[in-house]
Amino acid sequence: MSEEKLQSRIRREQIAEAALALVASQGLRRLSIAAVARRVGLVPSGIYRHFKSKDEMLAAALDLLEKRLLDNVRAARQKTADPLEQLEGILKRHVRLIREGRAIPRIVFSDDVHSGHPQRKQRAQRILERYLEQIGECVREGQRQGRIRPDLSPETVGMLFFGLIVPAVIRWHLSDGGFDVTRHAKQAWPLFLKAVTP
Amino acid sequence: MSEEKLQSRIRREQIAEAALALVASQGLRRLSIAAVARRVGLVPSGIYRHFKSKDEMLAAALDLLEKRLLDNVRAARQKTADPLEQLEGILKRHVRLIREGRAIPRIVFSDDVHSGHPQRKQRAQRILERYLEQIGECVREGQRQGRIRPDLSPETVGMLFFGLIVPAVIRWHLSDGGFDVTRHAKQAWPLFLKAVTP
DNA sequence: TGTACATCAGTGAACGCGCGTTCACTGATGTAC
DNA sequence: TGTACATCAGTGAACGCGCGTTCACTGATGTAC
Repeated sequence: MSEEKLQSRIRREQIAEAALALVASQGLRRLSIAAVARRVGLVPSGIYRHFKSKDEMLAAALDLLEKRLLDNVRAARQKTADPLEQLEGILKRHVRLIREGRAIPRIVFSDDVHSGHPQRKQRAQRILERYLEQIGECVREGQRQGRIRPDLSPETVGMLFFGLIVPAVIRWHLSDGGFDVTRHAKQAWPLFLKAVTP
Repeated sequence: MSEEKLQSRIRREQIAEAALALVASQGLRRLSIAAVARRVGLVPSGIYRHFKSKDEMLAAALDLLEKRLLDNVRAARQKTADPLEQLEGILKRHVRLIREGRAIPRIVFSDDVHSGHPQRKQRAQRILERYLEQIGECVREGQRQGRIRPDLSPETVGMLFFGLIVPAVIRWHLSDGGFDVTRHAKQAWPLFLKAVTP
């Protein structure tokens, strides 16, 4: 263990990041104070200089997760004015994230992260809702421009879009990366388009 | 604790069922030998008369899960000769299962059940693949009958179908049953049809 | 520029709880005679 | 039909491990004088 001292704010971020990475790569079950400490080069009790409890640490990790997920969506939306292209961009970015092993979405979907803890569950729910809200806005914009069928509820379309990603994440994860997410996205995207365009 | 004696085979099933129910309703984190024992009216150590370890017990629960999931699919397929109706039937049954609180699919998708244990992960993968295989057969039959676009890969269509269910399960679960799965299925199904029919 | 002091990130030993697991024992059930 | 015995599901006490958490202590860093 290095005895190097770091400023508190920097350490907090570092720890939250390490926790997030651990959950993303191994699931919440493997998330222990000891594992996080090891990852940032501290002794387990050292974590408590920066977080009151494991729970608080996890909360910080979820904050980070939300930020990354929504930044990702916002970045994709700013790249083009065409809502359909925006959605396609979001899909591509998610695929990239998955393939890089940083299966961020996996966490939000995992009933593991929130099972039991009502607050954590609510937190995950809010993240998911904000995400779907963003998708919904793309859809509404698409409807305004006449590129998406006006008779569809944006929420349903959002869920359908979500449905392009989640099953792929699951299979990718179960197959230890053997499932070809990119290929799936390429084949599923036109189907999505056919379903939602006039 | 009742001291009533039961035949070993019956107890095994009873225990596996209790374990499955517990995982389905509370997630794997809440699955403890003690909780299962309580549910079947035994003392914790009593479980060990019927299973060598917690792991073996979980394996039995997964066997049960697979059986139920596939029985469900088979039953839906036998009800009609029309492949599209078969798929719609499967969807409806899943919705019913979810709404009854017995969110079976949730388990297969949960990275929690397998995270770490390679065998368990493989087991979950096999279950999912068998499930998708069944869906794939529906699709192929539909293509033979000209009801589904012949240019689509059955696997992709299967994943799309899977994508109708999973996100709904997630939202339903995160919202503690507040999300209207039935309504979502009703609205999403025609979109699926539009995507895959000629 | 050098010294004294306060601050605080990091350490390591220790504790306690939950939980899976073991084991010697019990007592109900079914079978052999 | 009744008695002796084997079988085996169920019990409860005890153990040990992992892990979150506490706490007194250390020693590096920055500031005041």
